[in-house]
Amino acid sequence: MPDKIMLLDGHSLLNRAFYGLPDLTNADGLHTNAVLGFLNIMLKYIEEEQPTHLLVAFDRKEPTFRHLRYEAYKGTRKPMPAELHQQVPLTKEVMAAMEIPVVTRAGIEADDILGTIGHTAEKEGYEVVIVSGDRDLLQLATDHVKIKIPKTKAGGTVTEDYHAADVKALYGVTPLEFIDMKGLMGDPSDNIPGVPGIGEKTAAKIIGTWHSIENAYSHIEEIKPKKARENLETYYDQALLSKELATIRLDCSLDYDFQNARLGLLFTADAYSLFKKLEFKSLFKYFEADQKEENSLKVQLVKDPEEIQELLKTLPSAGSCTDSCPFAPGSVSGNSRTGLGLVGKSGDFKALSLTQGDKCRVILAGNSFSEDMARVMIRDLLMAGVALSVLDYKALLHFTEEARDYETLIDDAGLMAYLINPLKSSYDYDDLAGDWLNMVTHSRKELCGKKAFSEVFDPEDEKLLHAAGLLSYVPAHVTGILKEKLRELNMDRLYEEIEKPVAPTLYDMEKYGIAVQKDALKDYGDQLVGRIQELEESIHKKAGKVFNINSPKQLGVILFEDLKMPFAKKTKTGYSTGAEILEKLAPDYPIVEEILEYRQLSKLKSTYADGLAAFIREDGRIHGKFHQKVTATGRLSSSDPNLQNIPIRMPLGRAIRKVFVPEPGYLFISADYSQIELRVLAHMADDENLIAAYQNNADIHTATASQVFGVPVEEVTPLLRRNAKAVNFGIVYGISAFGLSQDLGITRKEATDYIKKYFKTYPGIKAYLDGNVEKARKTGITRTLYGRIRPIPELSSSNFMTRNFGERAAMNSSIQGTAADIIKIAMIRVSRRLREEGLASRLILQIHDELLIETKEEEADLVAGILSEEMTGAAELKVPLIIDIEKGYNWYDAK
DNA sequence: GTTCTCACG
DNA sequence: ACGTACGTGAGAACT
Repeated sequence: MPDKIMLLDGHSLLNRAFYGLPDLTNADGLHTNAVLGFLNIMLKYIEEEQPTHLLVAFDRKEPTFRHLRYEAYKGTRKPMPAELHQQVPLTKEVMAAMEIPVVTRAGIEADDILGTIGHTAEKEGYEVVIVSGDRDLLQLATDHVKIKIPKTKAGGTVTEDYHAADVKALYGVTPLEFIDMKGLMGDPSDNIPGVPGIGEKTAAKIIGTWHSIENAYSHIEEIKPKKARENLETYYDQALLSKELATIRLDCSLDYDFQNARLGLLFTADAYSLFKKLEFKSLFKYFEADQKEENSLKVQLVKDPEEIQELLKTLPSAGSCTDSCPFAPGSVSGNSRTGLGLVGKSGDFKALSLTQGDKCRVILAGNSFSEDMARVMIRDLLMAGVALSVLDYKALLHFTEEARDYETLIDDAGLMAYLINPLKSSYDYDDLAGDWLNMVTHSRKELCGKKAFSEVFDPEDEKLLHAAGLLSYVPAHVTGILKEKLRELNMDRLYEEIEKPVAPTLYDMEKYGIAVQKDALKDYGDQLVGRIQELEESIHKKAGKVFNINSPKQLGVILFEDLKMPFAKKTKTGYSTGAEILEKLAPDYPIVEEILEYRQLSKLKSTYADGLAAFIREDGRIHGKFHQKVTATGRLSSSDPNLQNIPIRMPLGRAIRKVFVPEPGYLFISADYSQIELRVLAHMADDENLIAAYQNNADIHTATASQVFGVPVEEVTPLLRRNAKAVNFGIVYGISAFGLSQDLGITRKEATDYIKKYFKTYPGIKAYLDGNVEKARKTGITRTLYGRIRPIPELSSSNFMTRNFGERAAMNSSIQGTAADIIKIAMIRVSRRLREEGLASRLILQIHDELLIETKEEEADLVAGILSEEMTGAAELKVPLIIDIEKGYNWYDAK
């Protein structure tokens, strides 16, 4: 096997990676997406090609000699966005750490470096692989020089490999002739003028026939298209110059010996610490285990009966603790806390993880340590006043409900980390370890894949034992740091008074669940099936063929090709067939009407009828989950199933709410805030006009219409009111003329006019929204009334679209977030009242601005009063908070 | 695993 | 000229 050298085109690959990956940043705000993408491509190709040598070539900034020879050099090349520009030196740093040579030469283009080294290596008998996103490099292909071009295609990267023969096959010219082709075609992106009027097709034909520009010129009379002939004649000199510009040099004097580029270890200690800084977690797997700090953590496995007994004796237990006890509340401070973690859930308990100071133990479940013993142990610790830190308080409550009585002793590190940065996708032990302890660990995902930790847990497996230890070690050590950070950010009260106390309320909601009439749900589904089949038949008949209506791809072809409907296009993969487009077509095409109905029904069937049925438990109830660490704004989210998106807008969908029922002897009370977001906005913006409207208890959309459109309240037509309502929504979303025009089906100009009038009517709103964006631009974050932050990194983007999005998010976040804070306060207050007054009623759902309570019939009036008091009293704003209350024996009626 | 579509506030 | 409303989760199709 000959040696094989792989040459990377640095800028070209970075560019590819930058536009192929979403904008990633590390904790310091460093943009890293291009570097990561570059590394992924590089590693993939190392794996694929198994080169013995590897190096990267970069351009220098200065224009290079090839371009200087073209006088009209004007630099039409777009400047690199700042986010990408930053990543060039970073990439070089990474290359240095991985001991991969970076070759740059003043005045020499990367192409020429690649060409020269490739050519030299080939002469010395190497196999050569050149990797670039740029097709210009194809001229370098030979039988021993392969060009690899990565393309981002529908998610993954697809690679095109070219030897000389492949170039010939694709373009009909040899790699060298490819240069002449380019001399004719030109390349605007590379400032190569070419010959006007000659494009790829003509160039390929001319060079395919005469093989070079010079030879073609000597046969100038024979050149076919008249225009090409004339232009070649006129621009012959420019063609030759273009050819020269397009020619990659094979003979630069580089003074570089590529023997030095022998592939080494790559995953060095330096690379490791750099990746850690850049948060390239997906690359950690390439490093040897002994480079990860987690191995310096000693996890003690406690499994023998005697050991367990002994440990239990040494732990502080209820009543045993005196002032001198090392775990007394007073002595727990700073970073040293007791961490607690669980492997497995109630009913499937595998081990308990306990960290005190640096001592980390994993106590294995078994005969001498049962689930109940674990519960007793936790209770004893709490009763002894030991402050416990966990990753997820709600999960702890699912294991021992008793822990709710010791809320002041418990800290939830996950919640704290979420408040500090709500944009992360996960707050697991590995995330916190990396973000706050500077540790790299094997992630839960890496170890378990999609399975639960308890399923794969094996105490004999060192990695798994470590992970179990980290479940308590991480919260124990991160809590002090996070507490301090929360104080710094002024969010300690938000944590103590809102975020942490809401967790037990969510636990209750998950525990109680909501009863669903299984049979009625089944009937509902069956009723849908009948109609769905009718529609399916009719649609297939009208289309003239049988196809899958649920496939946007097939549907698009049927509608826009077979049936030739207008308004086609959109999306990269095919035609857009969203409801928006279909509704435009519906009046003219009965089949579209049916497709829309079919879509609606099959959604109801699959997601709701069948989907919900799958979640009904033995107790006849659905116990959905509520997540507290998901949204960017501070809202809750719901899953398994999502109980926050049960249909209500359309009558048929709404009917499904009839199957949600209270248990016998109970009824539902629902209470929803009236326009809480607009009221929050009125308060925060301190806009006189809007505040006055609310204080007068006006119909806000009518009042807005009257003021914006300048008509008396009595003369506000339903249409005007509808328009005003849309504007009000738009304001909350971070208004844009385009969005509003889409929503109302009006022109952008009209929408702009509405917005202008709106801001004239409510100048305080305009000032507030602008100020919000301005502040966010300066600080990088937005804040709610209660101090909750949301970082908006998009605001510093150089991309117009991205930055625009950031501006809208900045306008929306403090409004949506403040509303979310208020509802959380209301939830805490309502559930506290229910508990304190010893009522059997319970809060079972939250749908962003609505609370659903399952109340005992005889408590109904009392509970309605509590809801009213606590929800309207949750915040003291400059405008009243109003709620609407409904009662019913199913969710449909209680709304 | 990603894309499209659609359910909710 | 760009190509969009803000915030979520789920199912089906397709890669």
